[in-house]
Amino acid sequence: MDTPQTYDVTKFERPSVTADVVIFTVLEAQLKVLLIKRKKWPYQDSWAIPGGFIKMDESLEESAYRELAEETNVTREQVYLEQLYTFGDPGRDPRTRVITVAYFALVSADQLNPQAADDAADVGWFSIHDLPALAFDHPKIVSYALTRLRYKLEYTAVGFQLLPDLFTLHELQNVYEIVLGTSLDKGNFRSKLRKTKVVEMVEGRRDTGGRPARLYRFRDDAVAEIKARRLFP
Amino acid sequence: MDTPQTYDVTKFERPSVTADVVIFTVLEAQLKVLLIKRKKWPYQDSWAIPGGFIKMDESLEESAYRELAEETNVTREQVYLEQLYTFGDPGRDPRTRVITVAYFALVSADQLNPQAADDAADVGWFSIHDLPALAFDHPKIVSYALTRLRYKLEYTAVGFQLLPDLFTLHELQNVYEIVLGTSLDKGNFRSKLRKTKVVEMVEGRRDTGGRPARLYRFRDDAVAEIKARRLFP
DNA sequence: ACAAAAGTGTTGAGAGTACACCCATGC
DNA sequence: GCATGGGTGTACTCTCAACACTTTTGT
Repeated sequence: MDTPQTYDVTKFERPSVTADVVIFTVLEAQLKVLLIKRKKWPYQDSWAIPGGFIKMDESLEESAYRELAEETNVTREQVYLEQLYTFGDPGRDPRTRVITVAYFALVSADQLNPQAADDAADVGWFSIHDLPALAFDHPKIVSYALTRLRYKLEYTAVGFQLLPDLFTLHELQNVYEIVLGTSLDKGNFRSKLRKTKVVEMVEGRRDTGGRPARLYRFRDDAVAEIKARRLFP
Repeated sequence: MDTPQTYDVTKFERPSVTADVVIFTVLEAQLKVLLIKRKKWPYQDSWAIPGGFIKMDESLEESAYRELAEETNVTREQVYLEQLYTFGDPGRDPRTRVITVAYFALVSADQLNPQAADDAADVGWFSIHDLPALAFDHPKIVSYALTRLRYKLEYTAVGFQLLPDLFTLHELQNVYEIVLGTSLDKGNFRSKLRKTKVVEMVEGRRDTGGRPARLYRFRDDAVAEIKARRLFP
């Protein structure tokens, strides 16, 4: 991590380091991102993803959880959080050299308080297809997060983090279709789900206008990851 | 990246930031990592992966390339470099708070100068199966890099970066077997290679003790990534 | 001729995909 | 009954994986 030579670690000029979080949820049949409005220069009145400076005694992940909690009041158990990428080009912040460790998070819409955080006007959920102009290099960060989310959805079981504890299979399929932006075959979706044994049926049904739907729950002991198909055998 | 509130960006205490690089190559039929011996406290005389402080006017990637060049004198065109993960737990360095942006690199053994860098005694290639005690949290970083390398090898074409420009299919299969730690079926390996069209035959043969082997080259225009198998259809 | 390594083909099992069909409820 | 959405099954295609076989060189 540092050179083995005789450098004094204190004599180097140090950059600022922040943790930024791209927070996703599915709301109103759309994949949405949480944005906050900046009040100061630079990029005053632009929208930005939440973030803040890393404290000297907290880990990067703790820092990201703290940012997450400040804007959404969700706890660690209610959220999926994963380090995304570290962005640090000189000049990405006009004030000084700022390196940001970006995270992405998945929260279920039912866990969000209707009145999130402080001033509701300055915090909002935006559809991924209709984003406002974003501050700094945040467009790149959001775009990267979306790519990673779609990718992860295809070979792991993180999609359940976007749903309440109990859900119907149709709701689950909807989440997948919304995030991936494709339509899926009902029969195949369900048969594969049965084979992988990642969900279990629970008591109770949900009224939907036709035949009532069974409720399901994610199985914690489920194998949540599938072996990737190999390019070479 | 920063909070939109009224913080003065200059008033926060700043951590040190370094770039560390896990450099892989295949040498003597083994997957090896480049390590350097530390000369100073802390972890004096321990082995460590190369790294150094980020300069205020260079990007993270430039910093990683610089570290790479200092130890191996390979150029950007001769190497595959990818950001791995950012490690920043408080206490990972006893001197001060140091956050490291870790990269991993793949170089072909034929591109390495026999006499690498300065003192040969303090730089060495170590088999992944026989590593010495490492400084800081470098065991975790190397282990993470290895996982990522194996994973990438299965669904992208980065494996070619560990071979010379021209190679036989047997040599290619060997690299895959060494890195993945498994044995592969010759017939299936070749038929899949034919289908994906990532390599092309070139003139010339190589003597090997039996029937001479055809030489191949990686096709730059090849589709280097395969679609992941979906957990849900 | 035989050993050694290169290189190709075959075959059965299982996954992926498209689609048709039946079931339970409200009106 | 019939509209609506829930839920299952089938049949075809393609990939995966194991294995047998042929070809070309040196000695």
